[in-house]
Amino acid sequence: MKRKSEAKPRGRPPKDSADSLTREQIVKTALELIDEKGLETFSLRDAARKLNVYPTALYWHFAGGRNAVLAEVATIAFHDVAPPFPPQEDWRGWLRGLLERYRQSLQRHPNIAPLLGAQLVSNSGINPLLVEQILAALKAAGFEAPRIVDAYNAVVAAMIGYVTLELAPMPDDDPVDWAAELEDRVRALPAEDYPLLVEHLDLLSNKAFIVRWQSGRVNPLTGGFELYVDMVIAGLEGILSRRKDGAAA
Amino acid sequence: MKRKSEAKPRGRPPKDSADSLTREQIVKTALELIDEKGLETFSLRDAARKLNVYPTALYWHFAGGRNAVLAEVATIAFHDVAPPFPPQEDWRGWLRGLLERYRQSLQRHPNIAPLLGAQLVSNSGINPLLVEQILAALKAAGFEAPRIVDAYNAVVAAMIGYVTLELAPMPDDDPVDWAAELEDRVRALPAEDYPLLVEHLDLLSNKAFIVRWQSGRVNPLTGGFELYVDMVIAGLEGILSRRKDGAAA
DNA sequence: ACCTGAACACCGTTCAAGT
DNA sequence: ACCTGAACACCGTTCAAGT
Repeated sequence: MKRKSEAKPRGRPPKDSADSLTREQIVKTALELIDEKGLETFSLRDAARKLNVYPTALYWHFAGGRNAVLAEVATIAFHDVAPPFPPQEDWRGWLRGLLERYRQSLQRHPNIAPLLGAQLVSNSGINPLLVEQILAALKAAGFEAPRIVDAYNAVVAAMIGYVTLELAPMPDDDPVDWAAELEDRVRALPAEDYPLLVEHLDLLSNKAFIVRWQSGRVNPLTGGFELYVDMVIAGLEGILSRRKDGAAA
Repeated sequence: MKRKSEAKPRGRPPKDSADSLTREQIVKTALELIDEKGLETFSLRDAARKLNVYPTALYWHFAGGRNAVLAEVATIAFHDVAPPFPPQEDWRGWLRGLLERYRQSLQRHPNIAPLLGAQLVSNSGINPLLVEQILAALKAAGFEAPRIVDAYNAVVAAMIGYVTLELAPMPDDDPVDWAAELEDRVRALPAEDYPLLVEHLDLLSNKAFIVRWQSGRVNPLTGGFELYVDMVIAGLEGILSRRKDGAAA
């Protein structure tokens, strides 16, 4: 069946065994390529090569072109984030689980993080059930009619925010030189001007935002994430209890 | 002074009056182009055209190419974020001010948000003074040696997270159709499956993450941001007081 | 319906050559 | 030192044509 007539990837792509291209195949190989090489490097033409079709063939299945494919790719990453049950027992535990699951899902496909955190296209792919569940959790927590929307926005931003930053990709051209140069600059900071920074340099180096030269993909910032989750939940509790006490905002 | 000899942008770029190209000029026009047309659309060749030089001329000033230019562009946005004074009076007020100033700075250059929130290149541009100040604030709040790093990471993620998501750009090809389609899908959601979502639909529509079809650039989500800031500060307070009370973590 | 094939208008970047 | 100029190896997308 497979008539592989000399690997000549630049010439004409020979039709393989598979009967016909599907949307699922396209999205799948797109995600594979993104996982391998990153989001910026990903191209429709690469995907087409891998699928043994002409680039223009993809436009029949995705009239929206590249962005349409990426929107569907974003959907995949959200498959397992959708929380299992309505939060009847404890909104705190449910919320903590949500943030942790989101991070775990993105850790499986870290190169997709910029898509969800910094592009509106991803919205199209997100399950509305997630919205519903978060609203339910916040209602259970005690938020009401107009303010629950603000709380919702705060929670969604919290869910996506840390992970987006943590998994931000390094520059794709010369990551090695870039890392070395940045590290040198940090190590050369004078203690007079930056006393705390220099004092905690070993704790901070490559383990703290801004003062790091590796992506969270290879170098996760887990301690910070755990405190962050505690902070979010304790923060919502604080806001709610202040309301109950009747303290003016 | 300005000898504008017929706008002929595609042909040979005539040398203008200015003596010689500088790094500052390049970064400035790069930021202008990004402000106008967005980050994805920005190209070195466009910048070169606007500067009346050949694209390759930019490589003499920025050997790192496009990424090097973007790193410097990111620096600009951080000029006014550096907080004015060491936090001696109240770490709460200082932190609130920091988050607000960060948002305001980015609102002036919203198209740069993905750069700071979802790309490590931006690190190179950030003032280490910012790191020092945040550490000082957290120390004043009561955080100590190893844990202060976690708190630092949580705070930086909080500072950048909301704004990155809020200012995420829409798809650049067909924003109108995309928005219309998304809105229709949201309005068609069945109330049986999404009771809370449908109940609060008017409050949520285009005013909440995921359920929106405009970028925060034209449609800011301010209420959510304010609650978010309260949440962050109350959360840190909660974590600190728990420590003092001696409750096991 | 589903894909080929050619073509258009772009990119970033390298390298040599000019002055 | 600073820039031109040509060239390389790519892109996404449109549009006609095949089957």
